[in-house]
Amino acid sequence: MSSETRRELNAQATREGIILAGRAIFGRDGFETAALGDIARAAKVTTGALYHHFANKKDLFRAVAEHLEQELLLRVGASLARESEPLAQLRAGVVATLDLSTEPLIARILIHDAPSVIGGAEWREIEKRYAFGAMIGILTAIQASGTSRIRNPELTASILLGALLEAANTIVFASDRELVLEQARAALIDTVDALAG
Amino acid sequence: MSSETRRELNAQATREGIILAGRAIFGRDGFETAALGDIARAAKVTTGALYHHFANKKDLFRAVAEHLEQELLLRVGASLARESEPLAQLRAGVVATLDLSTEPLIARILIHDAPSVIGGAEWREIEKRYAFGAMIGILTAIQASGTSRIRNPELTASILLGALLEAANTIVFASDRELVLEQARAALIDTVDALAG
DNA sequence: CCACTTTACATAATTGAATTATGTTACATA
DNA sequence: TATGTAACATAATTCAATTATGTAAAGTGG
Repeated sequence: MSSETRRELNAQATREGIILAGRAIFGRDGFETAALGDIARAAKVTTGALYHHFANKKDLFRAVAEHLEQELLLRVGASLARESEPLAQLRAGVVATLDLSTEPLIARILIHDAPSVIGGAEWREIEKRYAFGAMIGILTAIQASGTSRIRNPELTASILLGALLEAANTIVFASDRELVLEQARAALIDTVDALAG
Repeated sequence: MSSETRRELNAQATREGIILAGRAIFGRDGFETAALGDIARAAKVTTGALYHHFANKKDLFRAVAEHLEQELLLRVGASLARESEPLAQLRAGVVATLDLSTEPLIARILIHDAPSVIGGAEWREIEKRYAFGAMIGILTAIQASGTSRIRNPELTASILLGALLEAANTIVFASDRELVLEQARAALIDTVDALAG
């Protein structure tokens, strides 16, 4: 596929190292507080190298966010694979995403910062290529089966995603996280059934 | 109530002028792009005056956001006043909030920027003092009537709010806004009934 | 294997907006 | 009317993002 020359391999490695370092620093400090100097130092390169690989801070953040989205898609996909019926897959996917959304790195980077840093329209397009896109796919399949009230799969997916992200946010700040998590799972399953059942 | 001296009246007026200007500039440019110099110029003061009244950019933004939240609460409250049953009030409030959330100023400042600029925990506390708090109140009333499946009013409010905010976001970027708005209203009423009915 | 070009990366300079420090003037209070 | 104080203006500072420039290792063509 790609030429795989020594130079390109090295470059790819430092690029990935910068993304990994960005993931850690952005996750710990948040986008605005995080300093590119810190990220460069953590990746053991200079800011010059960083700017060779990424146009600017936001561009690096986007790469980090996409990296996390990929990982999220894989992990949610694993929970999904156990189900065969689309509606069961949807329920499983929503619950799995809820669980992962309380992890600090995902909460901070994907939920808290990404929408405002990358911007509504562009971030939405990115999400469509990962877990959010998968959810639209499942909803479209359910719609095609003709047995549900779904009219607009993308809208339904948005509503479900918004519901679960805010639920995750509530869980994160709750004192009795386990209890609220359990309540949220139940409420989200009810919501799925109401909108797609 | 307050001494109302001439000085204090003037100061209060410029303070409000700065908030009004901030509302316009933050609404147009977004938090990070907006320049305090522009806001000061629009308010016909210098940045010195601005820093006399607000600790920093974020502090001014918080004041602007609260100003908008107050207005939102009043406008939603007006729609709500027509209903007497709590469940009907909830439906009306959710739909009214959905409609208002597609307005550019509200979408940009309250939905897009405020959560990330002010920060999850603090922003949540502020919201509780306005429309979000009112929603929790209605849900608590419904719960008290004993006829619903509500277990955790704050969690339920979060889920409903998240659902309607993402729906608003989808509407804003949709090509056929009117159609999607109508679909969203229906879907959100279904969600309300599923969670609080 | 030797000139020559690329390009990954380092180092050094610039910028621009937020913040801080320091006046200055108008109002209040005695 | 003197004098303190708070509202606001002007000037200086800072600090991280970005940009400009330098260097050396790796590829390439002859």
